[in-house]
Amino acid sequence: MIKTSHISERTIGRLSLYRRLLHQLQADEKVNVFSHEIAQLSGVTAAQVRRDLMAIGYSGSSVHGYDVYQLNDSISRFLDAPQIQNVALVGVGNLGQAVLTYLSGRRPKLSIVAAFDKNPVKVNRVINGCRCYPMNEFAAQVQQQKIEVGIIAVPGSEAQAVCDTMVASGIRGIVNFAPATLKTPTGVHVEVLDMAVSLEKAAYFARIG
Amino acid sequence: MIKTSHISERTIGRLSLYRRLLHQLQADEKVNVFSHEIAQLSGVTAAQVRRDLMAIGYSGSSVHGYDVYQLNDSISRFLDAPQIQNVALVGVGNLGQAVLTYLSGRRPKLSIVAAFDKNPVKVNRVINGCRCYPMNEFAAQVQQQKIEVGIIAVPGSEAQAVCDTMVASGIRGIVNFAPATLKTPTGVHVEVLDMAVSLEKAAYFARIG
DNA sequence: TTATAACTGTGAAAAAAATAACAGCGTTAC
DNA sequence: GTAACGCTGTTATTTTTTTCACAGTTATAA
Ligand SMILES: NC(=O)c1ccc[n+]([C@@H]2O[C@H](COP(=O)([O-])OP(=O)(O)OC[C@H]3O[C@@H](n4cnc5c(N)ncnc54)[C@H](O)[C@@H]3O)[C@@H](O)[C@H]2O)c1
Ligand SMILES: NC(=O)c1ccc[n+]([C@@H]2O[C@H](COP(=O)([O-])OP(=O)(O)OC[C@H]3O[C@@H](n4cnc5c(N)ncnc54)[C@H](O)[C@@H]3O)[C@@H](O)[C@H]2O)c1
Repeated sequence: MIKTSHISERTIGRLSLYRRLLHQLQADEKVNVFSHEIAQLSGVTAAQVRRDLMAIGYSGSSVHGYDVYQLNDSISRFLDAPQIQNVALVGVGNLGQAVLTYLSGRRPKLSIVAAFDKNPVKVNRVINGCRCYPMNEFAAQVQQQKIEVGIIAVPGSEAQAVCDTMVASGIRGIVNFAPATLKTPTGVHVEVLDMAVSLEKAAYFARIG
Repeated sequence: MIKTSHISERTIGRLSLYRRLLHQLQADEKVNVFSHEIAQLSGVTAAQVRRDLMAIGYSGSSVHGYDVYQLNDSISRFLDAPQIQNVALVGVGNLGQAVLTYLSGRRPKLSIVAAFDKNPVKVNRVINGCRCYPMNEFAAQVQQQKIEVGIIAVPGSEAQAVCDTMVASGIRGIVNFAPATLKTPTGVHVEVLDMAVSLEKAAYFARIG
């Protein structure tokens, strides 16, 4: 039986945050860091930080706190796949192109290796160093390039269909920008980035506090 | 003493989701809807839906469920300000322009009435029907146009400074796209839309399940 | 050496969120 | 008329997440 010491989604998100911050600290040549410093920089409590780090089994010292380099490394070993994970983007519109630009060459371990669109005008061009394929080549490219993660940036009305294509092609991690609730079989994870909802929340709390 | 029957952030987010879905149902001329239908469409449980609706004090009927129009209306009265809430966007780059296009004319109650950038090339032009101002006019425009919500789409290194400007100008609801944890005084709400974190989470769960 | 100090790791407690459970209620079927 | 049905509103329960609190640890200083 595999010991799946379950780590919550929340914790994964925070670990990603901590890592980004540690990267910055490393650039600043900081060698050690305390839980309360990480907490301060990431907007959580020190206890939360310690608990999250406990989850990945990294131990610090009571005097020097955590070694920035080692902690960074530990989180990376935990979060990242041993090899590169390839990503596909579907929907090369306004947002899709911004995302392509943004991610282009930024993360070594997670790179968008193929874009897809149903619009023939966009297809078979290279945009920000990324080739744009027609949708009917989706499954083949996913298999060929071992793509594991999908980003959906098509209109809401098309999102479920695109999602289904992704799932059918074996993708099990999806980032969804479209204003649509996707239905997926268990085992497929969807990260929701819903701007409309976020804006409404911000507006609500701007009023209510 | 004001009876602030506290409604959780989570619930606010779901209400926004339900409303979007009800809007669609209305377009489909559906008159009534049951909690389990809303649940199904929004990916939560029926009990959760009923609990959320309880929070805003809307009651349905045990036979016909909820009246689509009325529920929509109830949620809107709860979520929306009585009058329009104006929004400012800071950072008219790739993402900022996509956001401008996306929101342009889409929501009557929440419209971006001003964009800001520090790049002189972008300033004093109209982009998607929205005027782009230089940053030094920020406070004045916020006051003049009664802007209550801000969207941050500048590089991470600039985000805190922009945030501080927003807070100083009286903005109390912020949507942040930058990969930075913002520090704000209590009473200011920040909605985080962190693509880097979401992508890493999706990649992690694509592997781990 | 021994006290002091500041931190970590973690069990225990608290808080928050989600789920389950069910009484009550119109409607329909008979 | 009344029994059965399928839903809501809400209370109770469970689960998840966060925070608290403190024993244990290691450097430092007296
Ligand atoms: N633009 C933004 O800033 C923004 C912000 C938040 C959310 N969104 C959401 O992101 C999505 C994309 O927004 P956008 O502004 O880039 O829209 P867009 O219209 O500019 O681009 C959509 C692209 O998807 C392509 N497409 C449509 N259906 C497709 C399909 N079935 N298969 C493959 N490609 C398809 C279109 O050809 C087009 O290139 C939308 O769901 C939108 O609601 C956008
Ligand atoms: N492009 C994307 O798809 C994407 C996705 C996720 C997150 N982000 C984040 O969103 C932010 C914007 O991304 P982008 O791709 O649009 O970048 P960009 O470089 O294209 O645009 C940034 C804009 O902000 C302006 N700017 C910089 N500093 C400023 C300041 N202090 N005040 C006012 N304006 C300022 C610049 O002049 C530029 O126009 C970044 O933080 C990025 O990490 C972008």
